[in-house]
Amino acid sequence: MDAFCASFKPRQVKKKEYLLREGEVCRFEGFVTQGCFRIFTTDREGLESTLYFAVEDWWVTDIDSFTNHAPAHLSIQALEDGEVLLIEKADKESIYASMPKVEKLFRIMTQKSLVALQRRVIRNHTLTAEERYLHFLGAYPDIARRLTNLHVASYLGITHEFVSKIRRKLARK
Amino acid sequence: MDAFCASFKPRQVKKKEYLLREGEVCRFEGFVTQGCFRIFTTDREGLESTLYFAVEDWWVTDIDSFTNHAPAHLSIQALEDGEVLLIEKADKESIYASMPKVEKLFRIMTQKSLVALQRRVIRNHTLTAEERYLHFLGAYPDIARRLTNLHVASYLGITHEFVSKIRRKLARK
DNA sequence: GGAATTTATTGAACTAGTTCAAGGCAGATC
DNA sequence: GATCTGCCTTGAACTAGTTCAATAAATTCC
Repeated sequence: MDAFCASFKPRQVKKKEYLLREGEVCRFEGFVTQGCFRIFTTDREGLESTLYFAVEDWWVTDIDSFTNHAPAHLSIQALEDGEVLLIEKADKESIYASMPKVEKLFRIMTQKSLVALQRRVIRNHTLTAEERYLHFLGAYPDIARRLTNLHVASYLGITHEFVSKIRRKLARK
Repeated sequence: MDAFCASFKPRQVKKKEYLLREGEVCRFEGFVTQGCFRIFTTDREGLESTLYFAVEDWWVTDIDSFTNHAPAHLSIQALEDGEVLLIEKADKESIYASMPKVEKLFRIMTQKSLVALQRRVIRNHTLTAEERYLHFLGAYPDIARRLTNLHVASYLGITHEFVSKIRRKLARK
């Protein structure tokens, strides 16, 4: 356990600072101890689409880039001042080799992320924007409070103007 | 390797047969050796939404239900006569325990599924229905050929009428 | 503390995709 | 060979969500 923890190096980040930019190779996997991050992509028209937000106790990385040394499709930006614990690929590999339980742990974590994402795909297909907005507030009230409408909109896949209209409608009830 | 393979039991399935129905506990993980399957959910209004299709060499399961013995959110149905190799949870656990390389293999497979699903979420946010339709045809031409418009529509999250309109538009070009 | 920038709200005009209903075609079934 | 069932197509009317533009409110910055 000590050996495992010793592989992580803390890094302080300022609001708006990028941990990773699209196109770079992602050389770390990060555990958030403080702050709030957005993990997103930018398409050719410059439109941003948020994959997820990470707050305390969440992980941040572009797994594909990290495991395959490929240019990242994702960017990771701090929305607040914060701190992450970073582990490098070589260290992670050697931990996997010496501690199979850690590999099991990460397999299970990845599986949970997969299930969560499967449900999100289904929600995107079956729910209206308003229902998805309410689901997001219900599922992550603590995160939602820390975000602007702009970020919520790019997570839900709608415009921020429409988020505004949804809020007005809900407020009138 | 032999021990690993011996844990899988073949099962023949007829077209339209269900391997799993929403609400049941999923007691297997299946490897498709022949045929084509749809993995989908049904919402309260009876609208079906397809999570993915599995053909030869793909896996079928409701991971969440399988790993946690929880009622499945997903149904799995054969779209053609086919065959799957099924493994049960106890056998899989004992393989994980005795063969760490298999656990690594499944971790990597799960990671790849996660990356694929992340990209799908992004595509759903940034592409139009027509662009998603074309992407699907380009990415899985062999699968697309075996499906009805109805199934493609429920994968893309649009109506089958609209798939029809997209096709007409593309044909006129 | 005020200027500058970013974010939120609102409305009017628009469009991508839906809904409903009808008709045509093809393959299975007897 | 007729009938049935499921699938595909089409059109007209509709709606959820967008776009654009303008204004208000809140934060950031010096």
